[in-house]
Amino acid sequence: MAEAPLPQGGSSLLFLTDEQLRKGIEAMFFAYRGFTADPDRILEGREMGRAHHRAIHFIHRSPGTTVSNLMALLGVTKQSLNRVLRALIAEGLVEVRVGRRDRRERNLHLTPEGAALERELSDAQRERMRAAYRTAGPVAVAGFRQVLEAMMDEESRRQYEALAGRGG
Amino acid sequence: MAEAPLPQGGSSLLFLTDEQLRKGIEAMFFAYRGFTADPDRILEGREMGRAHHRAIHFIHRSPGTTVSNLMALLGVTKQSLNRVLRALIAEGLVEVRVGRRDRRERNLHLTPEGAALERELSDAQRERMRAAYRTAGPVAVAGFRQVLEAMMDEESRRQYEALAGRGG
DNA sequence: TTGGAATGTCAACAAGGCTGACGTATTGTG
DNA sequence: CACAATACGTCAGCCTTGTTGACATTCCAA
Repeated sequence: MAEAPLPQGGSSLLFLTDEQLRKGIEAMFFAYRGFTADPDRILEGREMGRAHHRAIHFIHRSPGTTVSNLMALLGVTKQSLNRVLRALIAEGLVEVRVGRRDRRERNLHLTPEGAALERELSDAQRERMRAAYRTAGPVAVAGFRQVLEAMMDEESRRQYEALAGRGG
Repeated sequence: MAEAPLPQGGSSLLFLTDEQLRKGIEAMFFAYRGFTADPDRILEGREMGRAHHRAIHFIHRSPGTTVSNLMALLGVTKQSLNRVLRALIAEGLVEVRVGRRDRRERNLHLTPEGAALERELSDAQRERMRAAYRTAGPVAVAGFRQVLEAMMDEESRRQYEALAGRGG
């Protein structure tokens, strides 16, 4: 592997030591726990879990999305996704419409009840995010996003960017 | 809460918009998938999963730790942890010693085989982390860590800092 | 010494992943 | 038109990893 020329005689590479990397790994672990804590708590009482939250989030983000699209986004099988969707439909949170152009497809939408739950969940998660962002400041936030994006798989990054392009 | 004086008349608060927060949430989701992908792949063949990885990581980090300590660190019940430990012990990856002062306690250590697996797992995870860090650069990395730390629960932050204080 | 608290083990169950197989519409193609 | 491919749903069965309940052991303090 060819190394890029080092600024300041290489001392700036201290942030790549195993020790620093290990800290980053542990920070991801503990932070992700906090990241999911609030929605988990909200869904606990409703006989639903993280899987339902993810489905709701992406249906909200991409109204009218199809089952296979959602499948790819969540990285789960259709059988697994189907179980979750069946529950959401039974609870009246998600509505299914037969595709207009291709009637094999099923377009997924949140019902008003589903949208209300989505708002409750994302409000909670955004509130924690906002607090963290405010504490860390804009420069830190930019770095946060850069590192996360560099950590994604190719496939995930494409999906992430496709979503990001849509809403902002 | 008292706000620090804003540079540039408050326009810097644009990084706290719902849109920016949502991007951060989605970045966490996709990045965490990448974060766990490599160890998951390695463990796949060995009839083990993410739970085993986490246990191995923290036993490596805190040799001689007890079951209840590990329990608190991982945020799971002792019964859940016990199943994982039983498998690791059966595979000869973890060694259990009865506590010297308190014989109710079990002190956990990695065997040489366990340490070898730990190295394989953490090498893979560190490699991805290193690539991400290198791409993003030291300033971004500092921000990344700041935001993650601010996102943790109180309890998690204490645990994270206790670990960090030990090794670095 | 005895009862409560702490520590850890075993058993059984649930959520939510997975694969495989199959049925049914619907679409597109030779 | 016939037929293959696509999109989706479902059933059955398995695995991992969480949960609670019940219980054994050990320590400590009244």
